[in-house]
Amino acid sequence: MKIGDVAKQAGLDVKTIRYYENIGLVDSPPRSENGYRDYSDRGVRQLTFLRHARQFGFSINECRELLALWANPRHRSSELCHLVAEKVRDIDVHIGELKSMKKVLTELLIECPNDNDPDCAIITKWATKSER
Amino acid sequence: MKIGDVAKQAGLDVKTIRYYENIGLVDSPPRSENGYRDYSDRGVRQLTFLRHARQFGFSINECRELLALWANPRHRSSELCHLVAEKVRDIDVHIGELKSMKKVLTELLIECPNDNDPDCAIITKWATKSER
DNA sequence: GCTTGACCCTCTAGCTACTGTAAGGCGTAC
DNA sequence: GTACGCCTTACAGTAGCTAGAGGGTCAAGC
Repeated sequence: MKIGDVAKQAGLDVKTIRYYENIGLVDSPPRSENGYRDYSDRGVRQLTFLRHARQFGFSINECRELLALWANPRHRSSELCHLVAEKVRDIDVHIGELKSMKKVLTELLIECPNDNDPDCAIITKWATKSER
Repeated sequence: MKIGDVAKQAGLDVKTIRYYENIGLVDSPPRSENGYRDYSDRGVRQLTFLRHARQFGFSINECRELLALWANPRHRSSELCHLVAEKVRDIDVHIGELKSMKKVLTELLIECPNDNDPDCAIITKWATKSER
């Protein structure tokens, strides 16, 4: 299968697939006579797996770990579950940060006159050292 | 005031301050005889403002807009409020995305045996085309 | 007078995860 | 034969810093 078809199947951009190959994230597929990449089913599955992992917030380096487990027929389910559980915790932390950002900004908006005057709580508060 | 002191006051790294100057985000301060940057109170306030804006998720380019308003004595409070309100909406969208990621991952964890077996819902699901 | 250490300076390269562009070759349909 | 889409490589650019090289400045202590 050629790279364009793989891209459609896996839901990735052609450029992205070549990039993943370049950085050694996925195996280089064999080439046909004309030099085109010729993907096996396994290659397509690998890239599809990758798309999902990236979509769920795993970094390229985390994906390397995931792919290593994926490729190892003796991997244990708990290893993968562990990595996924960790990612869920990361996401929770991130959500918490965003929520507190939102809270502070919302409070500022309430204090602000929101009119034609130049006076603005945001301007004055942010220009001084305070934490909010 | 020298850059190191400014860094402490504004809560930024020395390197970051020089970087902001390099990309034209903040004004270049005058230099003392020995070539050191010599910051005015206004410069310190500008950088402190920036730290807050960055902390609350405004991109460098958004910060350019914010700083332009900040520097303009005839700015209207509503202009700044508008940008902040927009940012709050961005944050909300981001939180929503993270929550849906978390949901899918959590459901996968429940389905997974989490034991010593190589069978794993994550492995098989992610290697196929489906959206989850 | 000399050393030490904490500052300051510029410049370059690296990070993540792509995306865009240039310049060209291949494959097929009209 | 030519138009068009797909394929190839290679290099540059994006955001927002961060690290490092290689050097200058300044004040204190011996």
